[in-house]
Amino acid sequence: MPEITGLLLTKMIEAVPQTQTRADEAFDCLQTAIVKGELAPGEKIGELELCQRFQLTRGPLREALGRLESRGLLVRRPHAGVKVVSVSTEELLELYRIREVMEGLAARQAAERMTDEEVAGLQATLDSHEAMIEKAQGQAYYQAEGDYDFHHRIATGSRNTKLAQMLLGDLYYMVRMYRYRLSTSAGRPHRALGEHRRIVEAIAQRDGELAEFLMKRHINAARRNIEQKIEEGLLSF
Amino acid sequence: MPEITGLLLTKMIEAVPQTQTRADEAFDCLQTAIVKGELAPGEKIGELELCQRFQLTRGPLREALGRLESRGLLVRRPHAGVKVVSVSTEELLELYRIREVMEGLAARQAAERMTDEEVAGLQATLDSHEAMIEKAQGQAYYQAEGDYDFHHRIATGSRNTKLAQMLLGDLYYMVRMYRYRLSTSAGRPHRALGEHRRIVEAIAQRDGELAEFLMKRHINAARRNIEQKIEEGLLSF
DNA sequence: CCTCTGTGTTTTGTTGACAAAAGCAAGGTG
DNA sequence: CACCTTGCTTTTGTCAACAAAACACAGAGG
Repeated sequence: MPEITGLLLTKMIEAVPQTQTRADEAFDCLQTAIVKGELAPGEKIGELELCQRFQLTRGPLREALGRLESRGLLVRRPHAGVKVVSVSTEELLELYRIREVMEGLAARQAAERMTDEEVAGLQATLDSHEAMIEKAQGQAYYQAEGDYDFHHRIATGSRNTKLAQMLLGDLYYMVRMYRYRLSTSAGRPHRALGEHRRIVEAIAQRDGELAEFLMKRHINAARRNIEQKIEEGLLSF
Repeated sequence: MPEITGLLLTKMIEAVPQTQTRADEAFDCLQTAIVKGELAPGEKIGELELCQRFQLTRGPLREALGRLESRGLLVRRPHAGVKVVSVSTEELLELYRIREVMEGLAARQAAERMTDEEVAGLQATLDSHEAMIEKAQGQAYYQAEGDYDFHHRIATGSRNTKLAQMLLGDLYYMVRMYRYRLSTSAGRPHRALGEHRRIVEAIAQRDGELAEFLMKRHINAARRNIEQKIEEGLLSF
């Protein structure tokens, strides 16, 4: 069909949105900076400081700041500046309570709605995670990223737009803020992988109820793991 | 203590944030306009049009637009303008699935954490709702507002900051978008009130598990109510 | 010695103008 | 006759200057 070549080319060019807009850029930069801890929680940061740091002007920055604030990563008092939100340990645990019910729902809906290809992809993901854990013995980084990947796939697989949006856009970023200073405990990666496998099995069998139950228990275990580390005094907040 | 009079006055003056900032103002205006349906879903709206409509300039407007977009009430394509999000009936029902699990959690935590005063306030709220329903026979508006009030109190009573933020800041506004064109069916206000009463009873008895169960069933019933109306073809989307 | 007040400075909020990209329409071409 | 191209218009994205509010410091008074 040579007659649609022009149209296809136009679409292909459009399909590569290299740098969207300056505000989006700023938003991404700020978000990753906050998540990676480059901007310390509770730190009061000036606008001009951010401008020269990320090489942009105040207009787009301000728009990005608004978005971050509305997502709860920043708090802003009028005429007093913005500061990175500092989440207490209690609030972190509350985050996991929310994840428990929301990801439980996601797992159930994923079991009902994922395509067979998506389920296969999920299993492949787990295989690669297993290989990573074997290879990088103890390096929790891969596990954390892999865990994120797993939950990401299930959230999108739920076919619930708003649910995925809330999980991927709000909760995960806040949780990941702590992943960077919260090393997963020794034996947990293997245990987590086993839990992931059972969840995927339930999804593959289209057993939504079981998938929900297993997912809730999985996140519950992760929460208790953190709780335990807090009691051991291994955390510095 | 006359020596602290000045301080108290300052705090009291501060405690009345008359008009915060222009961007906040714009955000509120836009949000209520969207919720009330003054800006039709799917409608493409220009910035200058909004500026003269709400009497503000493009700077603050843009910031507000960014916030709205990040909350999912608007969609924005670079250089192509913004348009109000149009939620399909399927997505509305998905919203109720999310509410089911999240408000279930909220009810459970509220049962565990609300003060006795808050529980008393909740019961008083229900009494006033009952009076309203009796008086304004069939006027669903009061019921909708009352229902919102009820769920609002439980969300804040959960003492789960992020949970309350997500419910009050994200979900409720989207749900309320439809409340304005979705009249509750005839007998439902009374039934809903009864369900509310039982939830409050469970909370008063500090039975978190029961409160969660009842809340989930309550929202489930509301969802099925909508589902039924859709099947009856009473909705125009 | 502490507290309150007043001024100066910094930082935020806002505004208007400028530049760039997308949509639209008309004309040319296969 | 249909399609692509090209230029114009509108609208969005960006920038830099202006105004206002809050913080900090210093000085005076109790």
